[in-house]
Amino acid sequence: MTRPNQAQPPAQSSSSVVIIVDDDASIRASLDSLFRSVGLETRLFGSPAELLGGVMPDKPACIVLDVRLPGVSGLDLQGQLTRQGIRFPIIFMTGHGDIPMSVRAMKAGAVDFLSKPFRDQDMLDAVTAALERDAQRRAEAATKEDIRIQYESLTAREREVMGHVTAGLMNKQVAGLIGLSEITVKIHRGNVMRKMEVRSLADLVRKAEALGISQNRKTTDQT
Amino acid sequence: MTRPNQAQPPAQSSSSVVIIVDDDASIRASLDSLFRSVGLETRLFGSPAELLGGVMPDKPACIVLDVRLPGVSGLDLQGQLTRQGIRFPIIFMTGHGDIPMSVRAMKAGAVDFLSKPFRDQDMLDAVTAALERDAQRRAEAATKEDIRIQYESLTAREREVMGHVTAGLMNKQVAGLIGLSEITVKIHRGNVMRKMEVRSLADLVRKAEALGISQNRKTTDQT
DNA sequence: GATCGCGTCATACCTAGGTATGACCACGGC
DNA sequence: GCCGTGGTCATACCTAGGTATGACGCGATC
Repeated sequence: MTRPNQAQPPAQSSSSVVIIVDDDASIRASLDSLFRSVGLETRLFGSPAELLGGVMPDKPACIVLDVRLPGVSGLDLQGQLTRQGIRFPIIFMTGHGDIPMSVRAMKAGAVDFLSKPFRDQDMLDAVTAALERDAQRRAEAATKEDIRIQYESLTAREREVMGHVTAGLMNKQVAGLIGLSEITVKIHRGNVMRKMEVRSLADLVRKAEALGISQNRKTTDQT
Repeated sequence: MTRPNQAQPPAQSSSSVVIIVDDDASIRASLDSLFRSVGLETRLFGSPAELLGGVMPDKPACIVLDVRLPGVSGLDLQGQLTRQGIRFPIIFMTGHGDIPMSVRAMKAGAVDFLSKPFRDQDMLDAVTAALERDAQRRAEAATKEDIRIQYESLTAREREVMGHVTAGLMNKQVAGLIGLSEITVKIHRGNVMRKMEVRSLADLVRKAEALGISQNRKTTDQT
Protein backbone atom coordinates (compact mmCIF):
# COMPACT_ATOMS: atom_id res chain seq x y z
CA MET A 1 0.00 0.00 0.00
CA THR A 2 1.53 3.30 -1.02
CA ARG A 3 0.57 6.36 0.95
CA PRO A 4 -0.14 9.50 -1.00
CA ASN A 5 -1.88 10.85 2.07
CA GLN A 6 -2.52 10.13 5.72
CA ALA A 7 -0.64 10.51 8.94
CA GLN A 8 2.92 9.42 9.26
CA PRO A 9 4.36 8.53 12.64
CA PRO A 10 7.17 11.11 12.61
CA ALA A 11 6.84 13.14 15.80
CA GLN A 12 4.41 10.99 17.72
CA SER A 13 5.01 12.58 21.09
CA SER A 14 2.19 10.54 22.56
CA SER A 15 0.64 7.53 20.95
CA SER A 16 -2.96 8.30 21.86
CA VAL A 17 -5.19 11.03 23.15
CA VAL A 18 -8.01 11.05 25.64
CA ILE A 19 -10.50 13.87 25.23
CA ILE A 20 -12.22 14.72 28.48
CA VAL A 21 -15.47 16.64 28.50
CA ASP A 22 -16.88 17.48 31.91
CA ASP A 23 -18.13 20.71 33.39
CA ASP A 24 -16.62 19.94 36.77
CA ALA A 25 -13.06 21.21 36.84
CA SER A 26 -12.03 18.91 39.66
CA ILE A 27 -13.20 15.86 37.73
CA ARG A 28 -11.33 17.05 34.66
CA ALA A 29 -8.23 17.46 36.75
CA SER A 30 -8.44 14.08 38.34
CA LEU A 31 -9.09 12.30 35.04
CA ASP A 32 -6.26 14.29 33.47
CA SER A 33 -3.95 13.09 36.18
CA LEU A 34 -5.16 9.52 35.86
CA PHE A 35 -4.58 9.31 32.12
CA ARG A 36 -1.27 11.12 32.21
CA SER A 37 -0.05 8.68 34.82
CA VAL A 38 -0.26 5.93 32.24
CA GLY A 39 1.39 7.97 29.49
CA LEU A 40 -1.68 9.15 27.64
CA GLU A 41 -2.09 12.63 26.21
CA THR A 42 -5.20 14.55 27.31
CA ARG A 43 -7.39 17.37 26.05
CA LEU A 44 -9.73 18.98 28.54
CA PHE A 45 -13.03 20.64 27.71
CA GLY A 46 -15.63 22.10 30.02
CA SER A 47 -18.47 21.99 27.53
CA PRO A 48 -19.49 20.40 24.22
CA ALA A 49 -19.11 23.77 22.50
CA GLU A 50 -15.45 23.92 23.44
CA LEU A 51 -14.89 20.46 22.04
CA LEU A 52 -16.73 21.20 18.81
CA GLY A 53 -14.80 24.44 18.38
CA GLY A 54 -11.46 22.73 18.72
CA VAL A 55 -9.36 20.71 16.32
CA MET A 56 -9.70 16.96 16.48
CA PRO A 57 -6.47 15.07 17.08
CA ASP A 58 -4.99 13.21 14.13
CA LYS A 59 -4.06 10.16 16.11
CA PRO A 60 -5.90 7.41 17.94
CA ALA A 61 -8.22 9.05 20.43
CA CYS A 62 -11.34 8.56 22.46
CA ILE A 63 -13.75 10.78 24.31
CA VAL A 64 -14.64 10.54 27.97
CA LEU A 65 -17.91 12.33 28.36
CA ASP A 66 -20.20 13.28 31.19
CA VAL A 67 -23.81 12.61 30.32
CA ARG A 68 -24.98 15.74 32.07
CA LEU A 69 -23.38 18.75 30.45
CA PRO A 70 -24.16 22.46 30.12
CA GLY A 71 -26.26 23.09 27.04
CA VAL A 72 -26.72 19.73 25.36
CA SER A 73 -26.58 16.36 27.01
CA GLY A 74 -23.75 13.97 26.43
CA LEU A 75 -26.07 11.74 24.46
CA ASP A 76 -27.03 14.61 22.18
CA LEU A 77 -23.37 15.40 21.70
CA GLN A 78 -22.79 11.79 20.76
CA GLY A 79 -25.37 12.07 18.00
CA GLN A 80 -23.99 15.41 16.90
CA LEU A 81 -20.47 14.06 16.59
CA THR A 82 -21.70 11.04 14.66
CA ARG A 83 -23.56 13.26 12.22
CA GLN A 84 -20.41 15.34 11.75
CA GLY A 85 -18.44 12.24 10.90
CA ILE A 86 -16.36 12.43 14.05
CA ARG A 87 -16.22 8.83 15.09
CA PHE A 88 -14.03 8.70 18.15
CA PRO A 89 -15.16 6.02 20.55
CA ILE A 90 -17.03 7.48 23.50
CA ILE A 91 -17.02 6.47 27.13
CA PHE A 92 -19.81 7.94 29.18
CA MET A 93 -19.75 8.85 32.85
CA THR A 94 -22.75 9.70 34.89
CA GLY A 95 -23.68 10.47 38.44
CA HIS A 96 -27.41 10.10 37.97
CA GLY A 97 -27.83 7.70 35.12
CA ASP A 98 -30.48 5.12 34.57
CA ILE A 99 -30.79 2.00 32.49
CA PRO A 100 -32.60 3.51 29.48
CA MET A 101 -29.93 6.17 29.28
CA SER A 102 -27.12 3.63 29.32
CA VAL A 103 -28.88 1.43 26.79
CA ARG A 104 -29.43 4.35 24.47
CA ALA A 105 -25.77 5.31 24.70
CA MET A 106 -24.58 1.76 24.05
CA LYS A 107 -26.95 1.36 21.11
CA ALA A 108 -25.50 4.53 19.64
CA GLY A 109 -22.08 2.93 19.76
CA ALA A 110 -20.60 3.97 23.08
CA VAL A 111 -17.72 1.82 24.31
CA ASP A 112 -18.74 1.93 27.94
CA PHE A 113 -21.02 3.68 30.37
CA LEU A 114 -19.61 4.15 33.85
CA SER A 115 -21.55 5.25 36.90
CA LYS A 116 -19.81 7.65 39.26
CA PRO A 117 -18.05 6.86 41.34
CA PHE A 118 -16.08 4.39 39.29
CA ARG A 119 -12.81 2.67 39.94
CA ASP A 120 -9.81 4.17 38.16
CA GLN A 121 -9.01 0.79 36.75
CA ASP A 122 -12.45 0.45 35.18
CA MET A 123 -11.97 3.79 33.45
CA LEU A 124 -8.50 2.83 32.27
CA ASP A 125 -9.78 -0.48 30.94
CA ALA A 126 -12.55 1.29 29.07
CA VAL A 127 -10.15 3.84 27.61
CA THR A 128 -7.75 1.11 26.56
CA ALA A 129 -10.53 -0.71 24.75
CA ALA A 130 -11.71 2.53 23.15
CA LEU A 131 -8.25 3.47 21.94
CA GLU A 132 -7.75 0.03 20.47
CA ARG A 133 -11.01 0.35 18.65
CA ASP A 134 -10.05 3.74 17.30
CA ALA A 135 -6.63 2.58 16.15
CA GLN A 136 -8.37 -0.17 14.23
CA ARG A 137 -10.84 2.25 12.72
CA ARG A 138 -8.07 4.64 11.71
CA ALA A 139 -6.09 1.93 10.01
CA GLU A 140 -9.10 0.84 8.00
CA ALA A 141 -10.03 4.40 7.13
CA ALA A 142 -6.51 5.18 5.97
CA THR A 143 -6.40 2.13 3.71
CA LYS A 144 -9.75 2.96 2.24
CA GLU A 145 -8.78 6.59 1.79
CA ASP A 146 -5.71 5.61 -0.22
CA ILE A 147 -7.88 3.55 -2.50
CA ARG A 148 -10.44 6.32 -2.81
CA ILE A 149 -7.75 8.78 -3.89
CA GLN A 150 -6.54 6.39 -6.54
CA TYR A 151 -10.10 5.93 -7.74
CA GLU A 152 -10.63 9.66 -7.97
CA SER A 153 -7.64 9.93 -10.27
CA LEU A 154 -9.58 7.91 -12.82
CA THR A 155 -11.50 9.63 -15.60
CA ALA A 156 -15.22 9.00 -15.96
CA ARG A 157 -14.61 6.53 -18.77
CA GLU A 158 -12.00 4.67 -16.80
CA ARG A 159 -14.36 4.32 -13.85
CA GLU A 160 -17.04 3.03 -16.14
CA VAL A 161 -14.71 0.43 -17.58
CA MET A 162 -13.44 -0.49 -14.13
CA GLY A 163 -16.97 -1.12 -12.96
CA HIS A 164 -17.72 -3.48 -15.77
CA VAL A 165 -14.37 -5.23 -15.63
CA THR A 166 -14.63 -5.86 -11.89
CA ALA A 167 -18.14 -7.14 -12.49
CA GLY A 168 -16.54 -9.93 -14.49
CA LEU A 169 -17.31 -8.82 -18.03
CA MET A 170 -14.91 -9.48 -20.89
CA ASN A 171 -13.39 -6.58 -22.77
CA LYS A 172 -15.58 -7.19 -25.77
CA GLN A 173 -18.70 -7.24 -23.60
CA VAL A 174 -17.71 -3.96 -22.03
CA ALA A 175 -17.08 -2.56 -25.49
CA GLY A 176 -20.52 -3.63 -26.65
CA LEU A 177 -22.20 -2.27 -23.54
CA ILE A 178 -20.81 1.22 -23.74
CA GLY A 179 -20.41 1.37 -27.49
CA LEU A 180 -16.66 1.30 -27.92
CA SER A 181 -14.18 -0.84 -29.78
CA GLU A 182 -12.47 -3.55 -27.82
CA ILE A 183 -9.07 -1.97 -28.25
CA THR A 184 -10.25 1.23 -26.59
CA VAL A 185 -11.58 -0.72 -23.65
CA LYS A 186 -8.19 -2.38 -23.35
CA ILE A 187 -6.52 1.02 -23.20
CA HIS A 188 -8.87 2.25 -20.49
CA ARG A 189 -8.42 -0.99 -18.62
CA GLY A 190 -4.65 -0.62 -18.75
CA ASN A 191 -4.98 2.94 -17.44
CA VAL A 192 -7.18 1.70 -14.61
CA MET A 193 -4.65 -0.93 -13.60
CA ARG A 194 -1.86 1.64 -13.61
CA LYS A 195 -3.76 4.36 -11.72
CA MET A 196 -5.19 1.94 -9.16
CA GLU A 197 -1.68 0.55 -8.70
CA VAL A 198 -2.58 -3.07 -9.09
CA ARG A 199 -1.03 -5.64 -11.35
CA SER A 200 -3.70 -8.30 -11.19
CA LEU A 201 -7.43 -8.31 -11.77
CA ALA A 202 -7.82 -10.01 -8.40
CA ASP A 203 -6.37 -7.00 -6.59
CA LEU A 204 -8.47 -4.64 -8.67
CA VAL A 205 -11.59 -6.54 -7.68
CA ARG A 206 -10.61 -6.28 -4.03
CA LYS A 207 -10.05 -2.54 -4.28
CA ALA A 208 -13.40 -2.17 -6.04
CA GLU A 209 -15.05 -4.12 -3.24
CA ALA A 210 -13.40 -1.87 -0.66
CA LEU A 211 -14.86 1.10 -2.50
CA GLY A 212 -18.27 -0.52 -2.61
CA ILE A 213 -18.44 -0.33 -6.38
CA SER A 214 -21.64 -2.04 -7.34
CA GLN A 215 -21.93 -0.88 -10.96
CA ASN A 216 -25.63 -0.29 -10.92
CA ARG A 217 -27.08 -1.82 -14.00
CA LYS A 218 -28.07 0.66 -16.67
CA THR A 219 -27.43 4.06 -15.20
CA THR A 220 -24.97 5.23 -17.77
CA ASP A 221 -26.77 5.01 -21.15
CA GLN A 222 -25.22 7.20 -23.80
CA THR A 223 -23.78 10.72 -23.44
CA MET B 1 -26.63 -18.73 -6.68
CA THR B 2 -27.87 -22.27 -6.59
CA ARG B 3 -29.04 -23.60 -3.29
CA PRO B 4 -27.82 -27.04 -2.42
CA ASN B 5 -28.81 -26.33 1.16
CA GLN B 6 -30.64 -23.82 3.33
CA ALA B 7 -34.20 -23.04 4.10
CA GLN B 8 -36.76 -22.60 1.38
CA PRO B 9 -39.90 -20.56 2.03
CA PRO B 10 -42.35 -23.35 1.31
CA ALA B 11 -44.58 -23.65 4.34
CA GLN B 12 -43.70 -20.53 6.23
CA SER B 13 -46.67 -20.59 8.53
CA SER B 14 -45.27 -17.67 10.49
CA SER B 15 -42.54 -15.40 9.24
CA SER B 16 -40.69 -15.07 12.52
CA VAL B 17 -40.38 -16.53 15.98
CA VAL B 18 -40.00 -14.94 19.38
CA ILE B 19 -38.44 -17.17 22.02
CA ILE B 20 -39.52 -16.21 25.50
CA VAL B 21 -37.52 -17.30 28.51
CA ASP B 22 -38.93 -16.32 31.88
CA ASP B 23 -39.59 -18.31 35.03
CA ASP B 24 -42.78 -16.42 35.72
CA ALA B 25 -45.65 -18.15 33.94
CA SER B 26 -47.83 -15.08 33.96
CA ILE B 27 -45.17 -13.02 32.27
CA ARG B 28 -44.70 -15.74 29.68
CA ALA B 29 -48.40 -15.75 29.02
CA SER B 30 -48.70 -12.02 28.67
CA LEU B 31 -45.71 -11.80 26.35
CA ASP B 32 -47.05 -14.73 24.37
CA SER B 33 -50.32 -12.91 23.93
CA LEU B 34 -48.59 -9.67 23.02
CA PHE B 35 -46.49 -11.23 20.27
CA ARG B 36 -49.26 -13.39 18.91
CA SER B 37 -51.45 -10.30 18.63
CA VAL B 38 -49.07 -8.95 16.01
CA GLY B 39 -48.81 -12.24 14.12
CA LEU B 40 -45.58 -13.55 15.55
CA GLU B 41 -44.95 -17.16 16.47
CA THR B 42 -43.79 -17.81 20.02
CA ARG B 43 -41.88 -20.46 21.94
CA LEU B 44 -42.11 -20.38 25.71
CA PHE B 45 -39.48 -21.60 28.14
CA GLY B 46 -39.41 -21.44 31.91
CA SER B 47 -35.65 -21.92 32.24
CA PRO B 48 -32.44 -21.77 30.23
CA ALA B 49 -32.17 -25.57 30.38
CA GLU B 50 -35.50 -25.95 28.60
CA LEU B 51 -34.33 -23.61 25.87
CA LEU B 52 -30.99 -25.34 25.45
CA GLY B 53 -32.69 -28.71 25.31
CA GLY B 54 -35.02 -27.65 22.54
CA VAL B 55 -34.58 -27.30 18.81
CA MET B 56 -33.76 -23.87 17.51
CA PRO B 57 -36.17 -22.51 14.91
CA ASP B 58 -34.98 -22.41 11.32
CA LYS B 59 -36.41 -19.01 10.57
CA PRO B 60 -35.77 -15.46 11.72
CA ALA B 61 -36.04 -15.41 15.49
CA CYS B 62 -35.02 -13.54 18.59
CA ILE B 63 -34.91 -14.27 22.28
CA VAL B 64 -36.67 -12.31 25.00
CA LEU B 65 -34.89 -13.15 28.18
CA ASP B 66 -35.29 -12.33 31.83
CA VAL B 67 -31.97 -11.48 33.43
CA ARG B 68 -32.87 -13.29 36.62
CA LEU B 69 -33.49 -16.92 35.87
CA PRO B 70 -33.38 -20.19 37.77
CA GLY B 71 -29.94 -21.71 37.55
CA VAL B 72 -27.85 -19.40 35.46
CA SER B 73 -28.45 -15.72 34.90
CA GLY B 74 -29.66 -14.37 31.62
CA LEU B 75 -26.27 -12.84 31.01
CA ASP B 76 -24.58 -16.19 31.51
CA LEU B 77 -27.04 -17.76 29.13
CA GLN B 78 -26.19 -15.09 26.59
CA GLY B 79 -22.53 -16.05 26.75
CA GLN B 80 -23.40 -19.73 26.64
CA LEU B 81 -25.50 -19.32 23.51
CA THR B 82 -22.78 -17.26 21.85
CA ARG B 83 -20.21 -19.95 22.56
CA GLN B 84 -22.54 -22.55 21.09
CA GLY B 85 -22.86 -20.55 17.90
CA ILE B 86 -26.50 -19.73 18.52
CA ARG B 87 -26.65 -16.12 17.49
CA PHE B 88 -30.25 -15.08 17.83
CA PRO B 89 -30.52 -11.45 18.88
CA ILE B 90 -31.40 -11.12 22.56
CA ILE B 91 -33.65 -8.66 24.31
CA PHE B 92 -33.26 -8.55 28.06
CA MET B 93 -35.93 -7.79 30.62
CA THR B 94 -35.26 -7.12 34.23
CA GLY B 95 -37.09 -6.10 37.32
CA HIS B 96 -34.03 -5.31 39.37
CA GLY B 97 -31.38 -4.33 36.88
CA ASP B 98 -28.63 -1.83 37.21
CA ILE B 99 -26.46 0.09 34.79
CA PRO B 100 -23.41 -2.23 34.84
CA MET B 101 -25.70 -5.14 34.09
CA SER B 102 -27.29 -3.39 31.13
CA VAL B 103 -23.94 -2.23 29.84
CA ARG B 104 -22.53 -5.73 30.05
CA ALA B 105 -25.49 -7.12 28.16
CA MET B 106 -25.29 -4.50 25.45
CA LYS B 107 -21.54 -4.97 25.08
CA ALA B 108 -22.18 -8.67 24.58
CA GLY B 109 -24.44 -7.81 21.68
CA ALA B 110 -27.92 -7.56 23.15
CA VAL B 111 -30.41 -5.66 21.05
CA ASP B 112 -32.12 -4.01 23.97
CA PHE B 113 -32.41 -4.08 27.72
CA LEU B 114 -35.83 -3.23 29.11
CA SER B 115 -36.66 -2.53 32.73
CA LYS B 116 -39.90 -3.94 34.03
CA PRO B 117 -42.45 -2.65 33.78
CA PHE B 118 -42.03 -1.70 30.16
CA ARG B 119 -44.55 -0.51 27.63
CA ASP B 120 -45.80 -3.14 25.20
CA GLN B 121 -44.81 -0.90 22.33
CA ASP B 122 -41.22 -0.69 23.53
CA MET B 123 -41.02 -4.46 23.61
CA LEU B 124 -42.56 -4.75 20.16
CA ASP B 125 -40.15 -2.17 18.78
CA ALA B 126 -37.23 -4.05 20.27
CA VAL B 127 -38.47 -7.35 18.88
CA THR B 128 -39.01 -5.83 15.46
CA ALA B 129 -35.47 -4.53 15.43
CA ALA B 130 -34.14 -7.87 16.65
CA LEU B 131 -36.02 -9.84 14.01
CA GLU B 132 -34.80 -7.52 11.29
CA ARG B 133 -31.26 -8.03 12.49
CA ASP B 134 -31.70 -11.78 12.51
CA ALA B 135 -33.21 -11.86 9.04
CA GLN B 136 -30.19 -9.97 7.81
CA ARG B 137 -27.81 -12.31 9.60
CA ARG B 138 -29.62 -15.36 8.20
CA ALA B 139 -29.44 -14.06 4.66
CA GLU B 140 -25.72 -13.48 4.96
CA ALA B 141 -25.14 -16.82 6.62
CA ALA B 142 -27.09 -18.66 3.92
CA THR B 143 -25.14 -17.02 1.13
CA LYS B 144 -21.87 -17.79 2.84
CA GLU B 145 -22.95 -21.35 3.51
CA ASP B 146 -23.66 -21.95 -0.17
CA ILE B 147 -20.20 -20.73 -1.01
CA ARG B 148 -18.65 -22.84 1.73
CA ILE B 149 -20.31 -25.97 0.38
CA GLN B 150 -18.99 -25.25 -3.08
CA TYR B 151 -15.54 -24.72 -1.63
CA GLU B 152 -15.69 -28.00 0.23
CA SER B 153 -16.34 -29.81 -3.04
CA LEU B 154 -12.86 -28.80 -4.15
CA THR B 155 -9.93 -31.17 -3.77
CA ALA B 156 -6.91 -30.08 -1.77
CA ARG B 157 -5.01 -29.24 -4.93
CA GLU B 158 -7.87 -27.22 -6.33
CA ARG B 159 -8.10 -25.20 -3.13
CA GLU B 160 -4.40 -24.57 -3.26
CA VAL B 161 -4.63 -23.33 -6.83
CA MET B 162 -7.69 -21.25 -6.02
CA GLY B 163 -5.83 -19.52 -3.22
CA HIS B 164 -2.97 -18.54 -5.44
CA VAL B 165 -5.15 -17.56 -8.36
CA THR B 166 -7.35 -15.33 -6.25
CA ALA B 167 -4.22 -13.79 -4.80
CA GLY B 168 -3.50 -12.52 -8.30
CA LEU B 169 -0.79 -14.93 -9.41
CA MET B 170 -0.47 -16.04 -13.00
CA ASN B 171 -0.83 -19.69 -13.89
CA LYS B 172 2.88 -20.06 -14.48
CA GLN B 173 3.65 -18.49 -11.12
CA VAL B 174 1.29 -20.88 -9.39
CA ALA B 175 2.89 -23.74 -11.28
CA GLY B 176 6.35 -22.68 -10.12
CA LEU B 177 5.23 -22.18 -6.54
CA ILE B 178 3.73 -25.59 -6.06
CA GLY B 179 5.94 -27.46 -8.49
CA LEU B 180 3.54 -28.28 -11.30
CA SER B 181 3.40 -27.68 -15.01
CA GLU B 182 1.34 -24.75 -16.18
CA ILE B 183 -1.09 -26.98 -18.03
CA THR B 184 -1.94 -28.84 -14.84
CA VAL B 185 -2.60 -25.57 -13.06
CA LYS B 186 -4.93 -24.61 -15.90
CA ILE B 187 -6.86 -27.84 -15.43
CA HIS B 188 -7.22 -27.29 -11.68
CA ARG B 189 -8.20 -23.71 -12.30
CA GLY B 190 -10.87 -24.79 -14.73
CA ASN B 191 -12.17 -27.28 -12.18
CA VAL B 192 -12.27 -24.54 -9.55
CA MET B 193 -14.28 -22.25 -11.81
CA ARG B 194 -16.74 -25.03 -12.54
CA LYS B 195 -17.14 -26.25 -8.97
CA MET B 196 -17.39 -22.76 -7.53
CA GLU B 197 -19.96 -21.97 -10.21
CA VAL B 198 -18.39 -18.78 -11.43
CA ARG B 199 -17.55 -17.75 -14.95
CA SER B 200 -15.23 -14.88 -14.23
CA LEU B 201 -12.16 -14.43 -12.09
CA ALA B 202 -13.82 -11.40 -10.54
CA ASP B 203 -16.63 -13.53 -9.13
CA LEU B 204 -14.17 -16.12 -7.91
CA VAL B 205 -12.23 -13.44 -6.07
CA ARG B 206 -15.43 -12.24 -4.42
CA LYS B 207 -16.33 -15.74 -3.30
CA ALA B 208 -12.82 -16.22 -1.96
CA GLU B 209 -13.16 -12.97 -0.03
CA ALA B 210 -16.47 -14.12 1.39
CA LEU B 211 -14.72 -17.27 2.58
CA GLY B 212 -11.91 -15.27 4.09
CA ILE B 213 -9.27 -17.01 2.05
CA SER B 214 -6.05 -15.27 2.87
CA GLN B 215 -3.37 -17.37 1.14
CA ASN B 216 -0.34 -15.39 2.34
CA ARG B 217 -1.58 -12.09 0.99
CA LYS B 218 1.02 -11.19 -1.63
CA THR B 219 0.87 -7.41 -1.94
CA THR B 220 1.19 -6.69 -5.61
CA ASP B 221 1.22 -3.02 -6.59
CA GLN B 222 4.12 -0.89 -5.35
CA THR B 223 5.85 1.01 -8.14
C1' DG C 1 -7.61 -57.57 -10.47
C1' DA C 2 -10.67 -54.12 -12.29
C1' DT C 3 -12.57 -49.68 -11.54
C1' DC C 4 -12.67 -45.02 -10.03
C1' DG C 5 -11.09 -40.58 -8.54
C1' DC C 6 -7.34 -37.77 -8.43
C1' DG C 7 -3.32 -35.89 -10.08
C1' DT C 8 -0.07 -35.32 -13.51
C1' DC C 9 1.51 -33.78 -18.20
C1' DA C 10 1.78 -33.23 -23.47
C1' DT C 11 0.06 -31.53 -27.88
C1' DA C 12 -2.88 -28.64 -30.21
C1' DC C 13 -5.86 -24.97 -30.92
C1' DC C 14 -8.48 -21.16 -29.85
C1' DT C 15 -9.84 -16.93 -27.27
C1' DA C 16 -8.75 -13.10 -24.16
C1' DG C 17 -5.72 -9.74 -22.41
C1' DG C 18 -1.86 -6.31 -22.74
C1' DT C 19 0.95 -2.96 -24.98
C1' DA C 20 3.35 -0.21 -28.41
C1' DT C 21 2.96 2.87 -32.28
C1' DG C 22 0.56 5.99 -34.82
C1' DA C 23 -3.28 8.62 -35.88
C1' DC C 24 -7.46 11.80 -35.54
C1' DC C 25 -10.77 14.67 -33.02
C1' DA C 26 -12.84 17.67 -29.32
C1' DC C 27 -12.30 20.76 -25.72
C1' DG C 28 -10.32 24.14 -22.67
C1' DG C 29 -6.67 27.03 -21.16
C1' DC C 30 -2.67 30.01 -22.08
C1' DG D 1 -3.38 29.65 -32.61
C1' DC D 2 -0.94 26.24 -29.86
C1' DC D 3 -0.81 22.72 -26.57
C1' DG D 4 -2.30 19.34 -23.19
C1' DT D 5 -5.70 16.06 -21.89
C1' DG D 6 -8.94 12.82 -22.83
C1' DG D 7 -11.13 9.86 -25.96
C1' DT D 8 -11.28 7.22 -29.93
C1' DC D 9 -9.53 3.46 -33.07
C1' DA D 10 -6.30 0.62 -36.15
C1' DT D 11 -2.42 -2.53 -36.90
C1' DA D 12 0.73 -5.56 -35.05
C1' DC D 13 2.66 -8.54 -31.85
C1' DC D 14 3.11 -10.89 -27.76
C1' DT D 15 1.55 -13.22 -23.47
C1' DA D 16 -2.01 -15.40 -20.69
C1' DG D 17 -5.99 -18.16 -20.22
C1' DG D 18 -9.17 -22.04 -21.48
C1' DT D 19 -10.29 -26.49 -23.27
C1' DA D 20 -10.21 -30.87 -25.70
C1' DT D 21 -7.92 -35.21 -26.35
C1' DG D 22 -5.06 -38.59 -24.86
C1' DA D 23 -2.11 -40.65 -21.71
C1' DC D 24 0.07 -42.61 -17.30
C1' DG D 25 0.66 -43.41 -12.17
C1' DC D 26 -1.29 -44.15 -7.67
C1' DG D 27 -4.19 -45.40 -4.01
C1' DA D 28 -8.67 -46.78 -2.40
C1' DT D 29 -12.54 -49.54 -3.18
C1' DC D 30 -15.28 -53.26 -4.86
